[in-house]
Amino acid sequence: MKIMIYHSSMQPIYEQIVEQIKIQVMHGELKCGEALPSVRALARELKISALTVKKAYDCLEQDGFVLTVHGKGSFIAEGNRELLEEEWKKEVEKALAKAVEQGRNYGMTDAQLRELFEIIMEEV
Amino acid sequence: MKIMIYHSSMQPIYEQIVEQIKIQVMHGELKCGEALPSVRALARELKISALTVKKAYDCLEQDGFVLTVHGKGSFIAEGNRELLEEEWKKEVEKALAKAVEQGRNYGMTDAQLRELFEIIMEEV
Amino acid sequence: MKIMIYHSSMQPIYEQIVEQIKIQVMHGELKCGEALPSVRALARELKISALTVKKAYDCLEQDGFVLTVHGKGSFIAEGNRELLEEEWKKEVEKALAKAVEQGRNYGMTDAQLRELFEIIMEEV
Amino acid sequence: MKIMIYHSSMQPIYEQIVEQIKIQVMHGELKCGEALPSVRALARELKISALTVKKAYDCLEQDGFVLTVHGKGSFIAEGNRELLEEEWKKEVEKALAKAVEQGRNYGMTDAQLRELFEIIMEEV
DNA sequence: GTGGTCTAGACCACT
DNA sequence: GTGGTCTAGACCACC
Repeated sequence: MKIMIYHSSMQPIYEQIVEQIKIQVMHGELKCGEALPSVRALARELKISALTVKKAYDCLEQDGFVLTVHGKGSFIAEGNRELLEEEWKKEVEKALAKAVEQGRNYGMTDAQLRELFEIIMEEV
Repeated sequence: MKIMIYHSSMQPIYEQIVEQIKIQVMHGELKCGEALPSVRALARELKISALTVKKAYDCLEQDGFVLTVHGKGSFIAEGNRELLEEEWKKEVEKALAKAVEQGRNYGMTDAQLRELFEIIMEEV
Repeated sequence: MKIMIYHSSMQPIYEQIVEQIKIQVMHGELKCGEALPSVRALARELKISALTVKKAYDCLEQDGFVLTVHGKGSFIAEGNRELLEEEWKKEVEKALAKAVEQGRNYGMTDAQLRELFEIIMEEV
Repeated sequence: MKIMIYHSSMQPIYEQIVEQIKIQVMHGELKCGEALPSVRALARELKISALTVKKAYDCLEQDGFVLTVHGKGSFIAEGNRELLEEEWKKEVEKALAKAVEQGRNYGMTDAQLRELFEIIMEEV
């Protein structure tokens, strides 16, 4: 499993881990039932504290994406892709709505917003 | 000057103040040279710590939107609307780009993104 | 606020704190909006690590019983008594059902179970 | 011998084994002197580690319900039914007492507790 | 002052 | 080996 940590980011390390694992589940790179690296192994690999990894796994379990079995390890939970899709769709919607609201606050016309959106669609 | 503080928001109070003052400058409700309330007066009005208001004014001054004259008070700086416009445009662009990137990560097609964008343009 | 910690208990310290605070909310000893002791203060008082107290407060916030405001402290959340009542009722029901099931497994008759229950009702 | 393991249960696997063997002794499905499956055989059957089965048998032996003879295997010990009955009775009593205490903590009246108990007696 | 995050160890129970 | 909990420090951002 590939996880990239940016220590300089303002985003907490444990959130970075949570997010990247969620993305990998969405993309099918991590499949249901598959084992995650052990807390200690991932901590060693990323050169961070085991507690930080554990906090990430706890978040994932709390959200129902991961199932942790004492003494055995942590595993991708069953059938969460629909849930994840819904969650993600709402986030995209929220992000777009926030951007549009900001643009309106700043005084942009609808035409300007649409133009900017199209430019971004091509660039990104 | 009207400032609304949401203590329950995740956004720091000082940022809420900075943002609302910037919006009021953009909308022309605050004009160049106009005096801002004193740090202590605004703190009393909003029932928050004077240090928090001071931090907000410091941010505004650092960005060049406000000019503080020792012993006299803080005033809206001259000719910042163009600067502000640029800054804001970049923020909207960044917000839109982030939303689009999230959508792509989640696997949305361009058509789906455009549809969602249009829905939001009409709703917001 | 009175919290009793039993280091010798098998129950984690943070759970002991969570439980006792929930009980005090139920009994009205802690009222909506009331401030909890700061993480560090309670840690000092109970002579445990601040992280342990924080974990307890995190659990309470996650369940919606407490609202934490950055830089200000943690407070009892509004209107959770009905939620708490429901939660608690289910727990009692579960505990009773488990006890009855155990008794049946062991071969006790309904009469024996009722007799035992009455004895306990008078003793406890 | 039939043992059902629930990996998703919060109860340790070795305790699940101990409990189910005790129940089968109580119900007379396992009789005094009868041989238990070998540690390795049961481990293979349940697809768990032999160490886990060993721990379960150790617990049973420590409590005096099972007698392990080196090189021959493990056997149900003689005359433990009375002991088992007593132990079980205490467990049921403890479980009931805990439930009643929880109910009292939550503020339930004796009448409410009795009503709930009767409902559960009929349902379970 | 407050909470939010992180570290580098430790001990325990379960597999 | 695994995860679950705990300690005693640290630095940061916010009030």
